[in-house]
This record gives sequence, C-alpha cells and structure tokens, in this order.
Amino acid sequence: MTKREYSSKEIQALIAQRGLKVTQQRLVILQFMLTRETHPSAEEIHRELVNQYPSLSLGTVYKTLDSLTVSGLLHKVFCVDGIKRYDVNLQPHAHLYCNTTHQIIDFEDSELQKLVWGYLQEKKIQNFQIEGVQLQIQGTIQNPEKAVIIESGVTL
Amino acid sequence: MTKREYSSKEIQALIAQRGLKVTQQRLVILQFMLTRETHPSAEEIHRELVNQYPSLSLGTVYKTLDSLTVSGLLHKVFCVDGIKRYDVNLQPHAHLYCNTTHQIIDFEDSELQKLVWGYLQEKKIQNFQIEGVQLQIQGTIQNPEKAVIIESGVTL
DNA sequence: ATCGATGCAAAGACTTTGCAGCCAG
DNA sequence: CTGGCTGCAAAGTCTTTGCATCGAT
Repeated sequence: MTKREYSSKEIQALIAQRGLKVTQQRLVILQFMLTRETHPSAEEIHRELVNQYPSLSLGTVYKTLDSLTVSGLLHKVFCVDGIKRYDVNLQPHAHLYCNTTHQIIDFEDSELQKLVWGYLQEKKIQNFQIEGVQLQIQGTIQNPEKAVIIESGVTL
Repeated sequence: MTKREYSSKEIQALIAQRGLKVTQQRLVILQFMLTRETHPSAEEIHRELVNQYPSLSLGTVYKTLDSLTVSGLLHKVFCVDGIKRYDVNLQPHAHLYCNTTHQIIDFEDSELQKLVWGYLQEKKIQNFQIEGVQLQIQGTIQNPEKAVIIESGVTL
C-alpha cells in the first residue's frame, strides 16, 4: 500500500468542503501533512515550510492545525513526549512510536483495526460512548538509517 | 476486579527495591498514584496533596514522577491534551479518555490485551522492536455524576 | 465590501534546571 | 558523614491569545 498523491485541486476541495476559506497557508500545511508518514509537531512543520514561505508564522501553523482538526481533516495524536502532533485523518491506523528518535510512524493494518473494533463493539462498555480508538506501539526502530518497507506498507 | 490496597510498608519496599531513597514525598506521591484510577497531571497531584503537605513543591512532584518513571514504577501515558500524565505500572491495561471531562480511566481487560499482543507477536513488524503497546479508547462518559461499575471493574 | 484568516508579539501554561540546604542510609 | 533529594525561583519550551491588517469569497 503506497500513499496516494493529492493534486492541489483536490486539497482545495477538501478545505472548501468544510466551509473553510482556501488560503495559501492552509493549502501548504495540509499538503505537507498529506505527504508525510511521520507526524511532525507545529514547530517542525513551520521549520520545514518557512524557507519556502518566509512569511508563514508559527502562530498561523497552530491556528491552521486547530481549524483543520475542528473541521475533521486532522486528528490529534496521542504522544508520551507531551508535544501535540497531528495526523491526516483518512483511514484508521495505529502508530509506531520510536522511543529513541521520537518519531511517530503510521502503521496501517486493517486486520488489527478490525480485531480491536470488533472486540469493543461486542463488549459494549457501560456508561461510555466510544468515539474512537488509538493504538500506539512503542518500541525502537532497528536501523533508522536504512529505509525498509515493512509488512503493512510503511516505510521506515 | 477491585484495586487492592497497599500498606505504607509495601510502598516503602517498592521504592527501596529500585535503589531510590524512601522520602516522605515519594511515599506520599506513589501512594496517591496507587489509590487513583484516573491519571492526574503533576499539577493536579500537587494541588491535591499540598493541603496535607504544605511544604511539598511542584518541582518535587515533577522530579518524583520522573524518577519513579525511570525506575519503572510509573509509565507515561499518551494523551491528546498535551499534558504529561502518569500511570502506576502494575498490570497492562487500556485507557478510556473522556473527550468531555478529559479524564483518563483505567480499563483492565486481559482478553483485549491478549488479543492485541498475540496479534503483534505473530506479525513481527520488520525493523521495529516492540517494547509496549498503548491502547486508548476515546469517547464520552455518559453519566459523569453517576458512579457505575462497568464490566472490567472500573468505577466511572 | 465583508468577515474570516494571517502575522506579530505578548502572555500563558506546563515543565525543566540550578543550586543551597536538608535528610535517609 | 555524604550523596542523593528537596524547595525555591528562574529559565525554558510549547501553545494560545489579542489585535491590526490582509485577502478570499
């Protein structure tokens, strides 16, 4: 499974569909998120984009991530390091968190998703309305220098 | 399954076993963590304990949580709200996160744990050494005012 | 033209650090 | 005694907020 590409037109549509104004900043930030398999923080996003878009301010990155999240295009990601990170919300997936590099990497595995969802649907926790499940697999990347395709299609 | 009680003696032993000095502050903080089913932040812990122990400083709470974590008595908890929270590390369990009250509640369910662990053991992710799994179930508590025992033994 | 979005800077929230003095072993 | 621990305060990091200006519709 490879990440599909999104055209500028498609990204514009995603934003417009949610009733948000299609600004340069939103386009650029959402595009950036769509091309990433890891989940950069606001500061990382700003650092990487500010060269190409020098007027982009860090405050705008925070505000943009927030409005894209409220509108449902992004999800916040749980993370032990206490930094807020975001995730393009296309299909459900788990995350690999590297204790060494502090990267978060998508782990798409529909079987695992079904397993957990199925179990929880069955179980019906009393007094609690389930809205989502976040699964994070903590561990260590073995060879950070080598890019290897792992089973689920994630590139490490 | 009900939370078991820990005597002061037992808590002292837990701390001493890890080669840490048994101070009043560590005793009090660890005891507090052991009696809680939710996972308070450092500030919440301080706020709740400072009445009874007025000399306890917030900095010490942070340092204590850190040393207990390094020694393996606590685990950091993933959380969307960006605040660092800690968890007494006794048996593996999932967490319920309430989007409304922002509480984190233990969800002990050995069957679910086995399900996920078993699957991942089987799968063997290439190039990644698994050290732990964190499962967080996001949703909303239905009746925060009513305390109800749910199936896994957690009191909501 | 209008109203929401941006950029900037200041404030805020949370956490870490440095160091003098204290206390458990 | 002695080294690790605490309390305090200052500094640091990450995030939010307020407001004048700008720009998408």
